Amino acid sequence: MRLVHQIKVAAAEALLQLYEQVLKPEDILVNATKPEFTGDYTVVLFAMVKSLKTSPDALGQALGSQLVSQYPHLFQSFNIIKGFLNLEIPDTYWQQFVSSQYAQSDFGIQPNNSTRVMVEYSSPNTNKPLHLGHLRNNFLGNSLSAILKATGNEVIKTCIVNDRGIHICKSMIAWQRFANGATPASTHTKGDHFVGNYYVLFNNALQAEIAAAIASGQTKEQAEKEVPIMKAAQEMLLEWEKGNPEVLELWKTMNEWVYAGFAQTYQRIGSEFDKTYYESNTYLLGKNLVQQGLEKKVFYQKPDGSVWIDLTADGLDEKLVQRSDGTSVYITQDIGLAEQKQSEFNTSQSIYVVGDEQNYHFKVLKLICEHLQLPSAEGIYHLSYGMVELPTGKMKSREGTVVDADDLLDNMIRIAAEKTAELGKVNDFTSTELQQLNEMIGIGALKFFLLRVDPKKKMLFNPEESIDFHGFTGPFIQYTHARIKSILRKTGTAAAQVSEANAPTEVWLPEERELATTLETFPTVLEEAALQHDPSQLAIYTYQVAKTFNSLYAAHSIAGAATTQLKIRRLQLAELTAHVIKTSMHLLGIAVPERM
RNA sequence: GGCUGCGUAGCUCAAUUGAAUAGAGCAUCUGACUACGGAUCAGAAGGUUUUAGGUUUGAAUCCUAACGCGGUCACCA
Repeated sequence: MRLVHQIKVAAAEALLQLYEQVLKPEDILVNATKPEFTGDYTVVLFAMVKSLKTSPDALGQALGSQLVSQYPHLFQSFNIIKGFLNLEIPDTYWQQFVSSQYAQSDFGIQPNNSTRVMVEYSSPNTNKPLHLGHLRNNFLGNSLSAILKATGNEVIKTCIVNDRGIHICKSMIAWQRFANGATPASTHTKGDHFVGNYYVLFNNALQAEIAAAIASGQTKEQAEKEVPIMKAAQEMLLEWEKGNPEVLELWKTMNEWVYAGFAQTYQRIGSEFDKTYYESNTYLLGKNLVQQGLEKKVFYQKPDGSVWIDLTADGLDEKLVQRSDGTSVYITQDIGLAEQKQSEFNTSQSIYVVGDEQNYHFKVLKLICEHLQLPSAEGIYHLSYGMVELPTGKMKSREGTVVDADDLLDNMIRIAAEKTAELGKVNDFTSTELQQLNEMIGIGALKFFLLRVDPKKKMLFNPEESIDFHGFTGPFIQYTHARIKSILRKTGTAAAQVSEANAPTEVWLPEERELATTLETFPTVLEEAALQHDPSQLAIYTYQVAKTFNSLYAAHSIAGAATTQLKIRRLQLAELTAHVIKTSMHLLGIAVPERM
């Protein structure tokens, strides 16, 4: 049982004995003691004073003495400052914790509890390469999946590829007109970039035609719709829907190019999926649900044949679910897909990692599923994350202000390589090992940078300043891990030491206690990260662990500890630290090196 | 305009969901290996938490209003 919880339970029992008041352990507020005070954990007394009809000071005295006398294995002393009861955990507790956990490879990881959850993330369009925003999405989705798995869930990772629609037709038209038969292979271009280039060419040509049309007297609205190249794209979409074999062939070819490009990027950032859905297969889903909705009178039909749902009672608007021409819209497809996923995998939760610009959409999606009383309704959870913004504002692909994912990754790895070469600590590495190390560091830095921020919040990326490798960063943590491993290589592990019989037990130093306290909370932090769907909590925690270890390391020698007993204790602490760092970083999708 | 989110050190982010003197990193300044890896450590400086009211023993956090910045309100996805 976790220490904080033990403290709460003990406090609740003590209060029952003292005041005959029943308090639930989870209602007792217990914090880590601030470093400027003596103690490890603190009970906040104010909240309980009223119901117990006593003063904070009297309550603190009574509770403190009761705890120390009744639970000597948990509390060795207490002090009260301004309504806060600070409790000191005995050395024996920390000794027991560290020596029992340091060799456990599954510390903090929970066994499978047979609940099944689905995480949908990434969800790219096939008309352009991935950018920085997709990276935040991928890192979040991937990390969240790992966290949920580590807390006992069976996780199914899915991706819905938006492989059809007018935007792909635009790339196709441009390719037909301008490519002259060029392919990714013939131009030595990564497939997704290759197709993305034609999307840009289309838009350039479109702008030129619009300008010409306006010059010859058309209104802007008219021009945007009726210009020949736009017409061509729309006609192509119709042909695609009719199943024109030539169009389908080109569509398939160009999508394959894109997938080959995506595969490379996914491979590099470690994104993989158990199930990939393609919108070309799912875009007709939901049609039968419209019929069902009409029968249940959840939907209604307007005279022009379009179908709507009235959500004004839920504080929202009326929402279209089927066009007057009988085709289905985005939300209807999503309802259909939600049902398909549910029947296919029967998950208790279905998490969508999608940007916060779609908050309204997912609110509506869940509401409609609820109104239709679909099995998928309850499990729908939108993990809404904020946009990555540039100093100039939001990224806009049409204005060319996107930060390309591949470029950014290359850049990060290049900086890591420069730094590695400069420090010269791994000159004996083969070129393959070097490459792996630099990818680990460069991509690790980027992942940590994007994951350390609360997902819900928008964040800023400044391309002018490269991402840091010092301080609150991935490489800082990787370095701490590599350094511990180095010590263990030289000194030997804790288990390899020969302990002296009957040696006097050394008192735990503040730095040792702080590290042990921090390490002990790992399972709790992991649980909380899973509960909140928030990898940033784990990122912040891991940094805290590394920092705390570094302070201990700088102040006290491990290899040169005064006694073998002390050396063993510090080695155990070091090993547990390395282990927690490795596990935790792994849950963020970041690998840690033995040397760097 | 309606709905919705945000506003914390020069910059990027925290704050255990209402608790002690609001914490980290970067940048700036000072110091530290003849002990285990200096991508490190120790320290200094930096704040009227946008503003004005309110609730509370206690507010960055809750309520009201104002100001500022996003998002969204398609028979696009």
